[in-house]
Amino acid sequence: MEFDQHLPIYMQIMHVIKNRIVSGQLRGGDKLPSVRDLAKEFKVNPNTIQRCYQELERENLVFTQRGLGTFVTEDVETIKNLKTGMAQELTQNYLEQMQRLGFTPQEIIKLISTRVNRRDDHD
Amino acid sequence: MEFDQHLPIYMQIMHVIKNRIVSGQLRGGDKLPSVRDLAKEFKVNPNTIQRCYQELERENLVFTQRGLGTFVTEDVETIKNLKTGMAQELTQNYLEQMQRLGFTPQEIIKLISTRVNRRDDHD
Amino acid sequence: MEFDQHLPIYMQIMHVIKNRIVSGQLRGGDKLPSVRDLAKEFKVNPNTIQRCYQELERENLVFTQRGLGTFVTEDVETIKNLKTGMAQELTQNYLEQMQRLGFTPQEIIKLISTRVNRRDDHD
Amino acid sequence: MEFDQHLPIYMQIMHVIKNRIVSGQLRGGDKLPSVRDLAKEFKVNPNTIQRCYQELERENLVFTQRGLGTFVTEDVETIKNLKTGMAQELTQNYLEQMQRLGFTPQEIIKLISTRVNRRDDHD
DNA sequence: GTGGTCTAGACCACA
DNA sequence: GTGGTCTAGACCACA
Repeated sequence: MEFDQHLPIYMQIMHVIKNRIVSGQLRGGDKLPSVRDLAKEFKVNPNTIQRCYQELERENLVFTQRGLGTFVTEDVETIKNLKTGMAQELTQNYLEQMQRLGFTPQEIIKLISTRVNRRDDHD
Repeated sequence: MEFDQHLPIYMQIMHVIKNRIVSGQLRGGDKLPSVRDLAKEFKVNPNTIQRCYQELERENLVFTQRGLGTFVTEDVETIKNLKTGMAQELTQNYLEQMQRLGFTPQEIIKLISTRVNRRDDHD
Repeated sequence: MEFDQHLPIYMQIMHVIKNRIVSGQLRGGDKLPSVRDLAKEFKVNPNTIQRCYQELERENLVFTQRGLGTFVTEDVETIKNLKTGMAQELTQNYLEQMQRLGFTPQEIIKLISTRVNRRDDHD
Repeated sequence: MEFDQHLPIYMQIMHVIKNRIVSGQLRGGDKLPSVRDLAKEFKVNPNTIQRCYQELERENLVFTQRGLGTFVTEDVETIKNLKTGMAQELTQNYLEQMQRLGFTPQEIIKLISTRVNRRDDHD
């Protein structure tokens, strides 16, 4: 068992940015905040943001233009893949944990249906 | 933004034990490992386990008998409530994260149905 | 027979603080001494005071604000309940011990009436 | 503040015996248990009982006859004084604690009357 | 051996 | 400075 498993900060920030991209807060072609600005927003060393942008670029989610900044990819397909990938990871984790609690697939789908419908009604 | 999600160790261990209870690995009346043994298993100070067991007792999930040990509650209702409570928390978190990714309730339920069914086929 | 009545220190200190609250030395909203200060006052380890404050919080007699301190509840009803609860415990113990000495209820009430009246005269 | 105020064991045992005398479990002239027997009953060193009997004799509550044992005084007056003395000590402590909680003499007598009467009804 | 309490002292987040 | 958690290690009562 490990109890200090928390992800490196740069990965946590990558995750936040991916969320913003997938949810449409950041759209294809949008400029990301400057390394310094984002470092301030997250109260984090600029190097950490730098690393974060590097990794995002490696995943083709952003690209940088010397002297201009870092931008969200305009490749719709990449973003779409990101979205489905993240959704599947979330869903897989969720299902695994529910089954570990002893819920059968049928029970899970029933439970989630009622909750989703309830949200439909109220929100 | 918060980058130190670090739940206290004693709570993480509480969570592990709750999982064991809910999943049936630990059944009503079963003896939990001794404070010292579990401390070794988790490579943690006995006081931390002590705190963990105390909190579990406060939640009526276990009871202790001086000089004998700590035991899982025999109250089926309490365990049942724990199970539904944990399931609802997992489900709520899952739904929130999915909606933050931009999935509508309909999309979520569709995605989860297909995955659950796939599991049905393969497992 | 039990000759080690030794109530845990943290409970004894809880009792002291409850007395201060009930008697009005500490009023709703008042800040309690810091964990470290009270530890010095009682010549006791800060952890012991920590435990004490935690239990008091669990009984809703105090609340803590991270980084600011621990404060007496402002809920008048809670304090009132505490007061009557403590009074009843004291009274019950007193009556039990008197009856163990062989005093009948009538004798007890007579004895206490005369003493209380004497106090009335002199104080 | 002192937190390990517990009375010496021999005094605690004196108190128990005084209770037995005052309540009539032990009557004037009755033989007390032998030092050894009482030591067993209280799981205590015989020396402790010896000390206890000595002090009780100093207070004229018991007398010893070489080779026969220790006996409760036959002086009715002494026992009566013991009884009233113990009752007054209990009562005084009770009243002090109640007043420290902020109860007025009138409130105390009212509270105790209702409790005593309730006992009258039910016991 | 079992849990319960306590000390001494560290490090943390929050303000 | 404030409370919160944790370690290392001690001693206790109960069985």
